[in-house]
Amino acid sequence: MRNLKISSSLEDYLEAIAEIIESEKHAHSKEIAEKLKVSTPSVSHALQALAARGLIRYQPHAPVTLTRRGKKLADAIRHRHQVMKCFFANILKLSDEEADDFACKTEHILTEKYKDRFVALADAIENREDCTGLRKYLDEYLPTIEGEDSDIISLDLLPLGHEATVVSISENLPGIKKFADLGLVHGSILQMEGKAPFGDLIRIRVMESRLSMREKDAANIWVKPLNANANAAG
Amino acid sequence: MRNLKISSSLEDYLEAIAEIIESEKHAHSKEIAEKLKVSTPSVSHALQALAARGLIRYQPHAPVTLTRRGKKLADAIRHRHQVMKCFFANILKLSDEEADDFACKTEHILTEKYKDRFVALADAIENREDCTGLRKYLDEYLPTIEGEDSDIISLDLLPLGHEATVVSISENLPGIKKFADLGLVHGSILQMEGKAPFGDLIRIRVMESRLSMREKDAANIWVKPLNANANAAG
DNA sequence: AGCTTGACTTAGACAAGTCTAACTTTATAT
DNA sequence: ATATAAAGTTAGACTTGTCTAAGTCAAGCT
Ligand SMILES: [Mn+2]
Ligand SMILES: [Mn+2]
Ligand SMILES: [Mn+2]
Ligand SMILES: [Mn+2]
Repeated sequence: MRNLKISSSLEDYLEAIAEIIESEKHAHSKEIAEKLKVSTPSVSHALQALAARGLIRYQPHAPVTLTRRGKKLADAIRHRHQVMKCFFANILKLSDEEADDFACKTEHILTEKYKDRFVALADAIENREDCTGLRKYLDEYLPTIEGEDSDIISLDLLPLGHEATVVSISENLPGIKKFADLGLVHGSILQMEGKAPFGDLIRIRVMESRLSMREKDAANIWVKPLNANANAAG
Repeated sequence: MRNLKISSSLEDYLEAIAEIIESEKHAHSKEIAEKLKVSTPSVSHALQALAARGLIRYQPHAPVTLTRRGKKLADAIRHRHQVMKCFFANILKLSDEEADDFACKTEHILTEKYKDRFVALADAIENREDCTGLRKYLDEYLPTIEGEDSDIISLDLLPLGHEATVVSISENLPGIKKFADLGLVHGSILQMEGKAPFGDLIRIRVMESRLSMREKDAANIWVKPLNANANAAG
């Protein structure tokens, strides 16, 4: 007997295949790769895994088709996706794209039972007559909840070796003028060069200068890390 | 060095470490292993990864401690866990254990923004005065939803002559409005009346009306067969 | 001090999933 | 028919996360 449970990754491949077959009749590797934003060798690899589990019919260089089991599983996944997308869009008031993205993550951890409860909840909120007040409230209030730009951290949390842009400096920072003279101002790029393991001192590089400050003072400086690939010592 | 974003697995280790430190002061490998149900070598491996990312202080054979960054991240994860656990338990009426399990999965894909919206929704449902009816309904109805029937299929797979309830209709369905007018909506009962052997057309009966659609379009409609009579062989 | 024992780490295997580079197959255009 | 281009596969590297087996460390007990 074959395995009934497959990985999130394979679920996404299966889902993509089903959707492509539906809209274009033939599912080609390249399209799957584009849809999932992976390389074609990754697709070949996944197709072999799906074929080994009896979910698709796969012959090299021919478009894939879904077996009956594959179709059924793909439909279940797509249904979870669709149900959650509706919940996120209609109840939580996420944008269409956000709802879609988030649904495509939840679909892999959602069981039938939980899905059904989400459906029932959404259904009640949307259709019960005594919920007009709630609906109005959700409509008006939820869209105002915006996520913080959570990339921004205080300088003392910047990992060793990482670079970051200075987003803002609190005027509480002792010696702010002196630091500004050395180039530490809004918009400048700095790198965390050293952290004393016990001590309170950190060492950073800004432009051509290097400077040290107390770790707790560094909490007054907010930075946005640049894409994480700095050359790190250590 | 490393990315600021860590894997689900490392998030779980970090979460476990924070909880152990809180309840026992010292986080030992063996306890982490027991809590997460993994082997101690897996723990050693994970601890090295967390240390390399500056999230814990780790020296072989000594209990680990959280760095400031590690504590902050652990707290964020635990908060997401807690918030979702409350939602699943109090709103969706899952058991404590189910809510906990499911929360520990969702915590890894939930952003701050989405978390805040779940909180606002739960808050409104639990506390608004005009929601007593909804609360009563959820209290009585949701616990009756038990999972794992899972015989939901897309309409194109419904065998000839079989009846089914419409579970959901994707908005991708072309002509969705026209079909809705004819009675094809969530909850309606339909019967598969005909399938063209080659052609793409299927014919169904809904209420008193009969209608046809392309087979591939029918894949946008999910139905639950009424009399479990379908042949299961793949 | 030396022995015993449990905790912890290291070493090495493996599976999944991704990539790039290089190759093969199929389709298209002379 | 042959050359070229596109699509697809294979090979092999790398990362993450898990395991078992085999060691090392440290603490407590003779
Ligand atoms: Mn999806
Ligand atoms: Mn997905
Ligand atoms: Mn958790
Ligand atoms: Mn978790």
